[in-house]
Amino acid sequence: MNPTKQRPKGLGEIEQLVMDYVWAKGPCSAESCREALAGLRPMKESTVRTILRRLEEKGFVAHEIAGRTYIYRALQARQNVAVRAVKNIIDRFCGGSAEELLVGMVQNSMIRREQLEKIARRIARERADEKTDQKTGLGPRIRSAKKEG
Amino acid sequence: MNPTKQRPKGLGEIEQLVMDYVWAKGPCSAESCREALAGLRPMKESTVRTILRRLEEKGFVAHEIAGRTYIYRALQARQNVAVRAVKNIIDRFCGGSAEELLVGMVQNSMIRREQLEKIARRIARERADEKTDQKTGLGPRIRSAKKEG
DNA sequence: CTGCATCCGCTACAAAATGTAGCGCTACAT
DNA sequence: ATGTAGCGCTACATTTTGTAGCGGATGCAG
Repeated sequence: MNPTKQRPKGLGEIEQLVMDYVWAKGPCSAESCREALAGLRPMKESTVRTILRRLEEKGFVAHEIAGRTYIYRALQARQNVAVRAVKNIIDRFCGGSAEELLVGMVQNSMIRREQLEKIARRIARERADEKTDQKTGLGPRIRSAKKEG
Repeated sequence: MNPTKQRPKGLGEIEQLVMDYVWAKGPCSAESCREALAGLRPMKESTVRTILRRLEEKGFVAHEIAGRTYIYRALQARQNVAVRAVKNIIDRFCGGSAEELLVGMVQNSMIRREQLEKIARRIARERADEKTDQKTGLGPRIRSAKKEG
C-alpha cells in the first residue's frame, strides 16, 4: 500500500546472520555473504539476495552499485540496533523505566556494580571530552537518538 | 516432535496485551482478560483462550482450576522476561558484552549517568544487607526484586 | 430430571513474517 | 555472438500469530 513501506519488524534468524556478516565485514556483495556463510548456513545465491533486499526494505542496509555488483553496507550501527531493541523491550515490559531493567540485569549477573561505575566514569569523561571536542568538530558521534518515544 | 515442546519465540502483539493484563491484574480468568481488554482490543472469548493457551505453551503463564474456571497466573515476573529478552539482544548484537549496550543506552539518553550511579549505590547497599543477613542467619531473604508475585 | 448457560478442548483458517529458490533479462568479458 | 555473473521479479513453503467455530462437559435453575 504505502510506497515507502518500511517493514517494521525485527530480524529473522538468517537475516540476523547476514547482518552479522555485514557488520563484521563491512560493505560487501551478496556473493561474498553467501560464501562466508556457506559453512554455517548454505544458501542459494538468490536466497541471499532476497535476504539482503528485505534487510534493505527494513532499513538495515543500503546498497551502492560497483560495476554490476551491489555492495551492501549497514545503515545502522550494531549497537544502535541493539539499543533500539532494548528500548522496545523497556517500553513493553518495564513501562518505559530503564532503571527497573538495569536492576534486573544486575540481579541476573549480567552486569556488575563495578561495570556500572566504570561506565558512569567513562560517560563523565566523554562528556568532558565532548565539550572540548566541539570546536574540533570530530566525527558525528552516534548520537542519533530518535524521537520515537 | 518433542512432547514438552516449549515454543521458543517471543510475544506477539495480542499476546503481549494479555500478558500485560495478567501481570497487572494478577491471577485471572480468560473472561476477565477479555472484558478488561474489550475496550482496547475486542476479542471473542475463544480467541482469548487460545492466546492464553499459547502463552502457557510458551511458559509465560500457568493455570489452576477453580471450579470450572481456569485461573491463569504469570509464571515469570515481567522484569525477568525483560531481562531475558535483553540478554538475548546482547548475545545477538553485542557479542555478549552488556557494557557496550549500556554505553549505547546512555548515548541515546535512555539512561543517565546519575541513574547508573544510583543503581550502583543501591546494589552496594543491598550487598551489604546480604552480608548482614548471613551473620544473623536469617536465611536468604528475597531481595527487592519482589514487585509482584 | 431437563434444559440452559458456562467454560473448556480441539480444530481450523487467515494473515504476516520468514526461508528458499527459479527464471529471465542485461551488461560485460571473451 | 555467446557464455556468464549478477540483478529484478515472482513464487511457494513454513512458522508464527490472530481469530474463531463447534461440540462436550458441568453446574445451576426449574
